[in-house]
Amino acid sequence: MAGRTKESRRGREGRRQRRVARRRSEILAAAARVFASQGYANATTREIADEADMAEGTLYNYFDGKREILLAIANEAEAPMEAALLEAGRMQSRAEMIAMAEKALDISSTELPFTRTLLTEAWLDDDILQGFVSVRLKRIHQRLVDFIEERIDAGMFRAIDSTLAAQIVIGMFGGLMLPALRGVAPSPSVERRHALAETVVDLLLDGVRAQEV
Amino acid sequence: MAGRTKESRRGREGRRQRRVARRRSEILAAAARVFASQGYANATTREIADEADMAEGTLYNYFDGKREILLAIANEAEAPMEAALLEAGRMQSRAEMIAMAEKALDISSTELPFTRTLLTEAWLDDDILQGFVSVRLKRIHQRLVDFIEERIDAGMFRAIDSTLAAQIVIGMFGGLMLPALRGVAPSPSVERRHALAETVVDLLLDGVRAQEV
Amino acid sequence: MAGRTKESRRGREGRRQRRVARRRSEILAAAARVFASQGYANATTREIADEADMAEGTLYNYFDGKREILLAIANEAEAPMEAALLEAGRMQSRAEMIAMAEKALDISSTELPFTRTLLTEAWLDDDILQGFVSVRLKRIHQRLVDFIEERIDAGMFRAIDSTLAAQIVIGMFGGLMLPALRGVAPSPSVERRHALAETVVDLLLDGVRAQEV
Amino acid sequence: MAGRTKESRRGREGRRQRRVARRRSEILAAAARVFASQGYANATTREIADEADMAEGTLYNYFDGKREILLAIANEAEAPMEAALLEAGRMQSRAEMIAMAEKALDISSTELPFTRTLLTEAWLDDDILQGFVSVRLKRIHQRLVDFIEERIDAGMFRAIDSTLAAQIVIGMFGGLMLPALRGVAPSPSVERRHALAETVVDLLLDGVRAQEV
DNA sequence: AATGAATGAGATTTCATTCAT
DNA sequence: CATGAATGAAATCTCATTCAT
Repeated sequence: MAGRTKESRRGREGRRQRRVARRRSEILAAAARVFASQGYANATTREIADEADMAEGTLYNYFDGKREILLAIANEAEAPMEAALLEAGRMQSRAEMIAMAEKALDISSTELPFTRTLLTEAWLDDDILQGFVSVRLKRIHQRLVDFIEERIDAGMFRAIDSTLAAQIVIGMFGGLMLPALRGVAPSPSVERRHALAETVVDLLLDGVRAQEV
Repeated sequence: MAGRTKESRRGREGRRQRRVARRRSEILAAAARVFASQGYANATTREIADEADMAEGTLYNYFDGKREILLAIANEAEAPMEAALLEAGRMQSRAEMIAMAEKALDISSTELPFTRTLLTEAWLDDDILQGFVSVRLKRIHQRLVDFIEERIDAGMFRAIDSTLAAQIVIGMFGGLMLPALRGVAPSPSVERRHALAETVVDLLLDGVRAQEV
Repeated sequence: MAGRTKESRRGREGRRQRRVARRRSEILAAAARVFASQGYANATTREIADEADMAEGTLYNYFDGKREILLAIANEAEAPMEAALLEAGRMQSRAEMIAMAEKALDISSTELPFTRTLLTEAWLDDDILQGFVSVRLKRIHQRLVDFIEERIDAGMFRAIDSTLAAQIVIGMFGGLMLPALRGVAPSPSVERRHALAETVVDLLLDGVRAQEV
Repeated sequence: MAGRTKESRRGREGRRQRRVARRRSEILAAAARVFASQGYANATTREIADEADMAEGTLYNYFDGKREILLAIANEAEAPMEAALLEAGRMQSRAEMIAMAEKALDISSTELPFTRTLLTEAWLDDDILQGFVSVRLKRIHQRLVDFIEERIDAGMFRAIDSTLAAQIVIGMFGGLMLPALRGVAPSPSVERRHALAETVVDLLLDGVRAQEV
């Protein structure tokens, strides 16, 4: 009997937690869309609530305020480029690098508002910058530096400034994703992504110069 | 008599116009600094007026409002990359390309707030501003495409997707300027700029791969 | 059958009424503590519910709202001074008066939040004032007036303005209880209360002036 | 010339300061009236602004917020009882004490809302209490203690507990002023004040007990 | 009968803009 | 022209109350 009561309590509590988690996610997704389209400062809690289809007050049952919603987005968002690089390991072939580049270029359309919001706000807001760019981007940058230096040591890459090169590589990817992140172009299709990845890897490996035979 | 009056009028009028122009510039510079440090939406007219060392009301004698100040900044700002490319002509040698890259990387510290403001605000969907940036960036992009295609045709460059390549090149430069634009690093010195330019041009021309002899 | 049903109904009904009464008391006590510490306007129903260890909604099964809880407190609260005076009868000796004063100064720590809440809100809220002060204090005042006039008639007291004197006497007691009511001092101990009572009665009877022998 | 300019500047600046001071006073007076009638917590900035006959925003040109208005009131308000006691000196005769009591009982009708507001809020708000009661009332209390002890030493007063006595005296005055402070009775007229002062002083000096001849 | 999430009216505060001086 | 006080619309956030479970 006691056991049954306990179980049902656990069951109810678990359901409650799941409902709360779901609600928080709904709010974050709605907020990310609103922030993405007009920026954090221009967005109103009213708009967020409307987008999430609930009353303004309800937001405050799940978050302490507008700012905390933004910070929660910063923690929630995934960095596909980072994930891609983490498994980068010691791939060698052009094909392997292309596969990795493809992954790095993949931002699902649900994640896009989150990423866009973060990029926008990290630009101005030092808290976001610290939690997002200064941590995440630095990790990506460092991984790229390691990647490049290993290959320089192995005689595969020329002896270039690895720090600068890593920065430039990040920029190359940024340049490709910009239109999608900006919201002016749709997320590239799988095929398109493959083409982009091929181009960026080839450019990176051999540059634009016609190879002298 | 009439002549003198006319002349003095013209003289007075010219002085007045110059004073007005000077005042507008002061306001724009002050506003750009404020916008650059906290974004357009967070900036207050009070802060702009303080930064420009005048009363709030005075702003309205020169601009129709906060918004118009932002738009004026958009018109005033120069795009060094664009300027650099305009004279890009048909340079051929690595040295010439490096010189051009150096110019593209040059943003004077006075211009920096303007550029930073524009990048920040253009990122958000803003009909008017988007016009400026997309027009400008598109012009740069197009010029890069032409530049690349010319060289492909001339057999100097490999046959690559010129549109994508141009996008990537813009990204490369962006990656290098980002820290300065973000405000976390000082504008690079002349020497540093030369080093950056060399690296980016070499990478662009020959890639990272060790050249097989 | 019918009888049994009736009886069991009455029994059940009685249990129910007692449970309801108990619940209402719990709520009132909790609310009085909360009101006493931060005032009616600053207190939230959430806090009251927490203090009473129940959900917010439950409050509304027993009271029509926050306001009604306050009004119920006003009716529930006892006035020790009033009680003391009611039995004041026609005591004569100094010892008897001291005993009465002691009773008047006695506010149990459970009653204290109620009294404190009432004093706070009656000060501002005319409804509370009417139900509490204007009725209860007036009763106390009147009783004091009677008490004094009887003794004036009996030649025991000097011929003073009985109305004013009563008002002053109430003030004297108020002055003594203020620190405890304010919450800055603990309720006085039995011994302390006796000392206070002696002082106030002596002062009241003979004043501060050294008695000329 | 320079002098004239300087003077006119000083003149203008002085005028400005006076205007600001006047405006602040207007706001404080309006706020004190509103707070006095319904308490700080129930008062809205809208009501204060209406009472002061200005827009809500204007309040914020002179005070940082609602709370700061309350604190400013606490600093502005005068304590007539304190002032009276300060010059209490070593008065001896009954007549002198009555004169002092009269002063202590004098609260002009402009000051009344301030005092009432303070008493209300000091009861709940520890900041106000510190600035007002704990400082001001303690000063008054201490002065009364000194006053009483001097006279006990001089053999004029009986040997009573001076601390308690002082507390009781404050209560006596409080009891007399309560109706006016509560707002249920008008401020007493000069004549009435004299009668009150006589009664309280006589009671204090000789008590209620008929003097044995 | 108990719960507590949802609600939305209303409070405080900010700030671009106006306008009398 | 310059000034800066006044304005009030709009934004964020609170909380008493309701109601589905």
